[in-house]
Amino acid sequence: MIMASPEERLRQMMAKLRSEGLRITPQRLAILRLLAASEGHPSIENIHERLKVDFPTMSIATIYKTVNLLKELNEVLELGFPEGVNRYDGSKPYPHPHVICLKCKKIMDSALNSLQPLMEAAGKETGFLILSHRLDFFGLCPECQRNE
Amino acid sequence: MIMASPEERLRQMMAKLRSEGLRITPQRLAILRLLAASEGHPSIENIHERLKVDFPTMSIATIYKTVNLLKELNEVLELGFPEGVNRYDGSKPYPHPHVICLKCKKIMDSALNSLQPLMEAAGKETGFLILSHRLDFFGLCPECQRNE
DNA sequence: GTCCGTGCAAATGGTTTGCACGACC
DNA sequence: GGTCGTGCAAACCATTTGCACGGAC
Repeated sequence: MIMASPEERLRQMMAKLRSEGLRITPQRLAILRLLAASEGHPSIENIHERLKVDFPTMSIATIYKTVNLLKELNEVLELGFPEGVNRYDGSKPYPHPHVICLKCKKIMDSALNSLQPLMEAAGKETGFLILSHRLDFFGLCPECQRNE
Repeated sequence: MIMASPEERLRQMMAKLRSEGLRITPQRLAILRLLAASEGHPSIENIHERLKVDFPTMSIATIYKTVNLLKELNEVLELGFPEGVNRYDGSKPYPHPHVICLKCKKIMDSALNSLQPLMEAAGKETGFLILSHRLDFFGLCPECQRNE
């Protein structure tokens, strides 16, 4: 799977919205821009903070609605966490492994892509029709290891 | 990793509680019994339903407290789901892959155990010290495939 | 002009917490 | 008898929803 540039991802997201007959408002465009880069796998709150500079009245509900819209269109990957805050990846909106720092909550992509055989093995073993997956590694990032 | 029998797991859990100076009340014993088998990876609500027969006044808060206690003692594995209800596995309280039916929410263990090399690769690739992991496969179980 | 999107506020729901009574050691 | 566990109810908090106004097309 090729990693698209943020500009490319932004174009793809806008095209998807247009093809669905959905409007591209200034607020939505700003959210798309942030998600197309997805630096640090932002949370809703984080997106809100960063956009309040340019859109002081923007409601957090708008961000929730737009992000959920993109999730349904498969243009953003949601990383949900039951004990905390969900994080989003719009640059690679398909399942892929992540490493997550237990201390500072940093999230990084992993380039491992040897999951295909595991998916097939799990399907064969259990009789399930496997459609998707999620793989997270938890630990300490290099910085937090130093500051232990 | 050897799969312990429910009886064996129950003994291990009770020993752990005792070694921590914690009390084994009738309520706790009943919860331990259910978790030691963990048939179907029960939810808190599910445990509550099943124990209300024998303990009509048992509070759901008690179940939450006991299960969280066991989680901190590493005697139960929590499968948290941001959009729903957490599920628990006391029979194999260490990370292992699961297959999850998107339709009926059935959860089954997978016997795949080739994750060790992936963990090491992810650590080497990202510089993280990997301490734990979680791997879920999502799809349709055999029954739900038939009733599509 | 019509319909969709936004923003505000209230609702939601699984989980957690505070507290007083009761039970285990 | 002192401490820990239980049960009830209230609190929590990220997320969702209802609704009326305003902006996109």
